Amino acid sequence: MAQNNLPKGRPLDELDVQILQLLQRNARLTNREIALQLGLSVTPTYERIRRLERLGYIQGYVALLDPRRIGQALTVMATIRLKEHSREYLEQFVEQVQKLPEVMECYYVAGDFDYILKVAVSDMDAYQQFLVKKLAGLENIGQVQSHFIMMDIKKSTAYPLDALL
Amino acid sequence: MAQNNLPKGRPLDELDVQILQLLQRNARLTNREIALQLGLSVTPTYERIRRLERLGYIQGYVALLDPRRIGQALTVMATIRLKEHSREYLEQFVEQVQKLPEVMECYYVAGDFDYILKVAVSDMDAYQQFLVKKLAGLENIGQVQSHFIMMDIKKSTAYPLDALL
DNA sequence: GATGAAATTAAATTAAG
DNA sequence: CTTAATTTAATTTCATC
Repeated sequence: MAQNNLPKGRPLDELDVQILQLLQRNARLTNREIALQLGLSVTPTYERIRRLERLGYIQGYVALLDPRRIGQALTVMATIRLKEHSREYLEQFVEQVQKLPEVMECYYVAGDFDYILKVAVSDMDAYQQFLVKKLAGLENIGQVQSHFIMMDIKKSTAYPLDALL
Repeated sequence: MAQNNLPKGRPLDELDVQILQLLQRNARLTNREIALQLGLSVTPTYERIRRLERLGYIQGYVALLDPRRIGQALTVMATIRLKEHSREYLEQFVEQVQKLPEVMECYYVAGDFDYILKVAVSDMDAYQQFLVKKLAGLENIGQVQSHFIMMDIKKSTAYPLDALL
């Protein structure tokens, strides 16, 4: 009998983690290439990947674009404080911010402000428009602080999985 | 002469932008599926995608993982102020921070602090360790403020390309 | 020159042992 | 798990507009 069949609730084994590490960096590796690196054959590799997808470890596959090439050269981290923190206001804010295409990420955080937004726009002018016409237009917005990104020091979508090995 | 061959410096045409939008959301669409949505046949679709890759519009393809499933349930946005801003110190900080696997993103920003880091760890204890043993150990660190993410309101790797259409 | 149909090659997926 | 068969997609070729 096999002892490498991964039951639903169990932690991942080393081969699974290796697969995740590889696919986090390059999702276009073929099953054959991945199998080679794992020292497995193609079929078990293929089945492990499908299981990782099915169980939700892998949420999806995306293409990453170069923001400068597509005219989204300016990224801004905006911190927001709301005026009031009633449930109703919080839900309203969430709903509205999800609709704004310029907002790529939005996190509700603990600390001296309520939300952190990552906003992608073409230039300072577009950000100004975003701020005045969209963000400031939302109800219940208190202070907004804008932090313009001057340089990307590190930018990765890959989680560190070393701890799992 | 052709006017749909995309020279290096020229802006993208509408079909290119549509391709980028589709692949930003789902990189596993087949050429056939993309072609169908564009109203093209497979060959020109295929060639456009390869050109977008070659010219650097598409930087790569990655799998996105569910952080909770892989035991990276805690994400922290840390803002950092350095003590000194000499060229030497800045370069040293950059070099060291790039080596830390917990740091998924690091931006040099304008404003009342110098860097924003996105740090992924398993739990509060691991963050504590990271802070004390790694971040605080770097030379030249001034104040660090940690903002613990309570909820992901929106989280996307897709840039808004509506402006290009 | 770009296009789409068809041929080829390679990969994904399934089936059998 | 492995190997082999099958299906599907990627890639190339080519005749055509």
